[in-house]
Order: sequence, then C-alpha cells, then structure tokens
Amino acid sequence: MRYWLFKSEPFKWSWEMQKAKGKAGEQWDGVRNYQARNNMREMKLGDQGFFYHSNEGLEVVGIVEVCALAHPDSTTDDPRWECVDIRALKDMPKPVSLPDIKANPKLADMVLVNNSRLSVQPVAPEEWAEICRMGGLDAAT
DNA sequence: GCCAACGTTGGC
DNA sequence: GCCAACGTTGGC
Repeated sequence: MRYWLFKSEPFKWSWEMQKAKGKAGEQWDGVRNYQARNNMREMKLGDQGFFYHSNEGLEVVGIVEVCALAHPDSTTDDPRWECVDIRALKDMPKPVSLPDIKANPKLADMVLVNNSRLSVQPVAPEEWAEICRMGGLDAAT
C-alpha cells in the first residue's frame, strides 16, 4: 500500500464536504497537472492519503482512502485528465499544520515542503507514520 | 492582496 | 527543441 497527500482549498472542496459524501466518496476532479494526474494513475484501491487544506487552514485535517481507480474526469471533455475517487476515513485528532511539518527535521524532504504547488503528492511511509504520530493517531491502526 | 515559484504555451 | 511570456498556485 502506498501513501499520498491530497490538497484542496477549503472554499472549493473542504474536509467537511468530503466527509458528507460518506462511504460512497467523490471523484477528486479538477486536476490539470500532469504530475498530479500521473500520481493518481499509480494509486490502487485501499491506498490512503492525507487530506490537506491549502490557502486557509494550512494543515492536514484527515485521512482518506482510494475507492475507485483513475478514470476520466467528468468535469472536462479533455481526455487527458483523469481522477480517482476517494472517501473520508477519519479525522486527524489533532490537525498537523504546515509550520509543524516544516519544523520537523524528519519531514524536511516532503514534497509538501519542497514543491508546495503540486496538488496530489506521494508520501513516504516514514513521513506518513510521523505525521500520524504528530496528529495523535497510532500509525498502526 | 502581494509576490515568488512553477508549469504550460507558443513563436521561432 | 529552445526559451520567453504568460497564467496559476499557494504561502505569507
């Protein structure tokens, strides 16, 4: 299983909205960036990801799970763009903020720190475990 | 609201 | 295929 990070502006698509979709989940549409799309193509069912609020909040607020493989993005006719479906799994007991992440030497290599503009990013297992720990989650569960 | 960083586009 | 111009993103 691999780990990812999904970034969204809460104005546009917030964690609350994602949770409201429940188990059915929702397609992660609107991505118009090749790197982000390629990341989504590599996702498998059951892969997990952080849900990060950009622009406002600037923190990891929850954990999601991939519940549909990459398929055409229904919000565009352009066949280049695809997206996966994700569903909310659980809240971060304690949201992990960007300053917290930047302040942690173990997370210095995170894509979030070094390429803040990429909206769908891979997360290394060690980084996943560290952020779960910071957020008050046992990484094993 | 500003500005830096990055990705994409298009002319040559 | 290169590179300048432009648009968008996102942190501050």
